[in-house]
Amino acid sequence: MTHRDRPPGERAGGAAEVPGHVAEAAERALGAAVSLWNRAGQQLPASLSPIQLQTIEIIARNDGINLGGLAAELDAIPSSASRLCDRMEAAGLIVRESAPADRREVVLRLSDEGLRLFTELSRRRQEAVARVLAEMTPGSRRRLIDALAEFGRLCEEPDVPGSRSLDSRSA
Amino acid sequence: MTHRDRPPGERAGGAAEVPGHVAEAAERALGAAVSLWNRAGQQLPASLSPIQLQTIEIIARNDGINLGGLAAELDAIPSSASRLCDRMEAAGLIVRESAPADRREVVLRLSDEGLRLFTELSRRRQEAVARVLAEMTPGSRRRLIDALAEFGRLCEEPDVPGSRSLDSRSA
DNA sequence: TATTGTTATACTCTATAACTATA
DNA sequence: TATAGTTATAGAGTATAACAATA
Repeated sequence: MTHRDRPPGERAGGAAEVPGHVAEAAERALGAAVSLWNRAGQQLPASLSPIQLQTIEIIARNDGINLGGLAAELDAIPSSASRLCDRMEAAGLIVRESAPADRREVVLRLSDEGLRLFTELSRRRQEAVARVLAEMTPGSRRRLIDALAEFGRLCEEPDVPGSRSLDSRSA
Repeated sequence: MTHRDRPPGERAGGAAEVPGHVAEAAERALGAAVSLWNRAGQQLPASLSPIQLQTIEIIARNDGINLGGLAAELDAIPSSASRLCDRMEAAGLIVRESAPADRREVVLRLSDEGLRLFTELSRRRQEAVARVLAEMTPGSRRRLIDALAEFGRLCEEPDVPGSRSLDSRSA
C-alpha cells in the first residue's frame, strides 16, 4: 500500500512533491482536529492534567511497563516520571509493583479507577469524532476514513522523519 | 460488526449513525496524527513548553488580544495567564502594552522572536504533514485533503457538541 | 459598583544532581 | 562498575483568594 517508487536518494523525503498550499490546508484541518481531540480529554469529569492523561494512555497500551520505559514514552527523565507516579499512585490511578525478574525495576499498571478513566477517555474521543463524522455525507465520510487510516499508518511508520526515536530533550 | 448501509439522502444528524468500528478507526488514525503534530512543536530548537507554544499561537492568530481573552483561549484563569505572560515577557517572546481605549486592559503581541518561533512552528508542522502525504498515492492524498478540509471545517463549527464555548474549568 | 489585571500562597510538573538498591 | 529508581532542590505552570487600578 505504501506507494514509494521514488529513488532513495531524492531530497527531503519527497515532501517537495506536496505543494505548499496542500500542506497548509492539511495543517489547518489537522489543527482543528487536534483541538477537538484535546477537548475530549479536558472534559473528563475527573479533571486530570494532560500529562496524567498521557501517562494513563501509555500504561494502558503498555501494561507492566517499567518506570524508565514510561519516562521514554513521555519524553521525560526518570526522576520526573517517578514524581508523577508518586502523585498518580496516591490518587489511586496506577499501582507500582516490584518486577519479579529484576528487583530494581518497577512495574506499572492501571488501577481499576485508572482503567475506567482510560475507557471513558477513549469513549469520549470516539464520540466527539463520531459527532463530526455524522455531519458529513456518507461519501465524504467514507473517503475520509479510508484516507485517514492510510495517513495514520504512515504517521506510525518509524522511517518517517520526525516520527519517533528522536531525543528532543537535548534540543 | 454489522455494516449498516444507510440510504443516501438521509439527513445526517446524530453520532449514533456512525458505526463504532468507524469511530474507533478514526480515533486511532487521529491519535497518530496528533502525535505527529505534537512532535513538531517539541522539536523546535527553542524548547518551549506546550503552554508557551499554545500562547504564541493564540497571540499570533489574535494580535492584540487582552489578558482575559488569552486566558479564555487557554481555558485558564486570568491569574494563571498573567503569570505565564510574566515569564514569556521576561523571555522576550511577547510584549505587554496598555490598551489605549481602556487603560485597565493589557494588549498582548508577539515580539520579533515570538513571531519567528511561530513561523518556524507552522513551517515544521507543514513539513511533517507533507512528509507523510508524500508517501501516499496522489489519489489517496487528494481524497484525504478534500475530506479532511471538510472535517476540519465541521470541527470548528460552534454548533458541533464538544466544539468550543464549553466551560470545562468547572468540571 | 463592576471590570481588568496583578499579587500572595499553595500545589503540580519538570529537570539537575546526589543518593540507594540491585545486578 | 553499571543499571533502575528515588530523593533533594529549584524553577515553571496553575488555581484560589485577596488586592489595586480603571471605568
